[in-house]
Amino acid sequence: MLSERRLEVLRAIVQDYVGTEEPVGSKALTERHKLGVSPATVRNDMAVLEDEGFIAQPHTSAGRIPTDKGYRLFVDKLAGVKPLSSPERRAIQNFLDGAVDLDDVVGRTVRLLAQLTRQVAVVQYPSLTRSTVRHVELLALAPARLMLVLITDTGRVEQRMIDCSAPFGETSLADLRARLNSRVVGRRFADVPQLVQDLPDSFEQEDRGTVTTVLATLLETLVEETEERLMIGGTANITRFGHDFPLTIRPVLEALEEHVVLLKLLGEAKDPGMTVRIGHENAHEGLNSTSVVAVGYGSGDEAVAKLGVVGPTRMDYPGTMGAVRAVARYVGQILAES
Amino acid sequence: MLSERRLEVLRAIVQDYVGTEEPVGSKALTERHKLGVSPATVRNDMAVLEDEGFIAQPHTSAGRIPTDKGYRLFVDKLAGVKPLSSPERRAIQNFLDGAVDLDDVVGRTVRLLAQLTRQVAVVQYPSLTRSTVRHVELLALAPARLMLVLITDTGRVEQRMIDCSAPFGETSLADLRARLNSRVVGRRFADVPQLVQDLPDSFEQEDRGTVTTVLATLLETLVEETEERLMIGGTANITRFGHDFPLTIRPVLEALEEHVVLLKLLGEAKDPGMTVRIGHENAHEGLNSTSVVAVGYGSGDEAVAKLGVVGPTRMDYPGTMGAVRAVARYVGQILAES
DNA sequence: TGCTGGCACTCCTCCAGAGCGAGTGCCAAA
DNA sequence: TTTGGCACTCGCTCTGGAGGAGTGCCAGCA
Repeated sequence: MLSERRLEVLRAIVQDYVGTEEPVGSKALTERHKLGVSPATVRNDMAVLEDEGFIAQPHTSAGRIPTDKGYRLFVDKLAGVKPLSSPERRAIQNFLDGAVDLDDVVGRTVRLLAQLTRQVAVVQYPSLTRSTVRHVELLALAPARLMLVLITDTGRVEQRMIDCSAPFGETSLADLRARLNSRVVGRRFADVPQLVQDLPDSFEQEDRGTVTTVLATLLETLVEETEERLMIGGTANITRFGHDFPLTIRPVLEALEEHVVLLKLLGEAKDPGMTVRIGHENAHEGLNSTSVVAVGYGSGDEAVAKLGVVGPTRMDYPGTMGAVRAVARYVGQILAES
Repeated sequence: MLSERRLEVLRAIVQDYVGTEEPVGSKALTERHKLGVSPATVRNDMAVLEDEGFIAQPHTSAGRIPTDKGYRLFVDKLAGVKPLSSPERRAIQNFLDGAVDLDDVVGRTVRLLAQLTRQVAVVQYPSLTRSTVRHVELLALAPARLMLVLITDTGRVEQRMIDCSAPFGETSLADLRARLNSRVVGRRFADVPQLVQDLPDSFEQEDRGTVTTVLATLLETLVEETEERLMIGGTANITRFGHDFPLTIRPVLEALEEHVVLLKLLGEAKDPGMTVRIGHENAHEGLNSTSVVAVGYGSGDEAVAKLGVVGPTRMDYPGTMGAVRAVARYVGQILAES
């Protein structure tokens, strides 16, 4: 086990390296931090930390930089979550309060996160599966053409065109609309399938086909659109990620374009706490030199979606975690209000 | 006026530079192109071209590279639009045909453009102002809370919450819904304001306030949401833009994040032909070292939106223009079908 | 008048070597 | 266990020289 002081040395190395972006040496450390020991002692400690794999030298006779393992220890044991200043909190609230609809909320959130952390922000739209139905609307655009509109409690709206084999009367339509709503409004998406299962049976023979089609489309919307949407912002911040350019940022940009990858990334975040994935802990290869900080957010006690940031492994973890957590909370509040 | 041969020299310089990314000298030119004259003659021509500002030397004793003015001449006079190969055309059609809804069409288009041109693609969603109303729906979510849903002929759906001061009866709601639709369905958005102007007058005194609120929200949606949406793809391709990295790409990424800037950029594209803005011709400073190729697309004879790509000034103009034009055409077809 | 070959000149790029200095590892002493 | 001392390593930077690509100019020729 590492002694108290050695942990302190590791913390100092991480902090300095995050600040300066340059390998940090023993002398500089003793000057900038009150460790109470001489450079020589620090050197010994560093040798141990290096043996254990927490820090590394880019080359002989250079300072040390933290390894992924070093950051991991730092995040787990040495660093807290830095709360935001109250002006920052107020700014967040003001900024988010101005949102007019769901798109706007997500858009503002992503910009806010990017600005606060100076990194790339990723915000997932509130998930369909975990939310509840606020309303289902059926419109006849033409005699045999319907539009299905689904409104969720989080303000999300999905629509689908439905071509029917046979014309569907206005009365039947109103009937179906009413029955559908009475069954599913306020219910969770996951429960909808079994709630509407027997609905076709209660209709006239001639309408049964159309009703079945409508229900099939509804269920399809629930399933297919569980393939979530997300929004990205602050991509310009990747220029801050490192100096060895083309090679580093290329794969990151590519990963950011693949929303599937990002969703998986966020998906790994466990609900209650915050998830931090450092460097090679990220499954996706292109993100091996980045860290991801993600957390769930929701209108109630349960998370309906995730948000987070992607940044260089040498990021300010306490600050980033603080910002991510704070933003998640406020977004949750906003969603609960609307 | 420049002689035929000098134009030919310029064309050769542009082509070689676009291919190699390196300043091209007189000797290399005569070797790679059948100009029928000696390097010395080419040197003289180059001196003239440089005097006129079409090419420049990065430093003495280096080859020449085209200036923005040189590219401009190349695009205007020397290069055509390179049509796509028929396998490419088929691939486009197949890829776009698989789209299920508007989001999907735009998403596929942007990916397609990025892949074909290996540059950053920008696609604007079909504009509200130029399209027509397919349907307006009003739902009562609560006694004094309505939802307005607007469906366009291009498949776009906009929704807005409306809080009413007084409860609004189901009968009045159905009435308003019916009257609204009978007036605006099939009409252009621009015409809606005057079409609904006198609508409140035909309602009972007690409902008049709510009707006015609803109409105001509707008009607001038309105006505010004319602030268009767009989608971007292929950002990873900016790594191809140049070698002097952080400085070049930073402002480009920033510009790409500001959708307002991009919309303005696309907005400058005139309807019928293609617009090419080269380097400093772009109003936005961050895009001074990029070129933008944009064109309108639409379901009918008129353009409902624009799409285009952003790339380095040293891009393959004929090829890019060909791809942009072809994609715009196919997207137009797809929209017309749905 | 326009094209061509020749030639001197410029100036970037690459490479090797030297000096510098930050930082280390080890050791002997406190 | 900590500390000061000291030799050593090795990347960074600067310098100078060789090489070479490319130019501009000039005189000759069609």
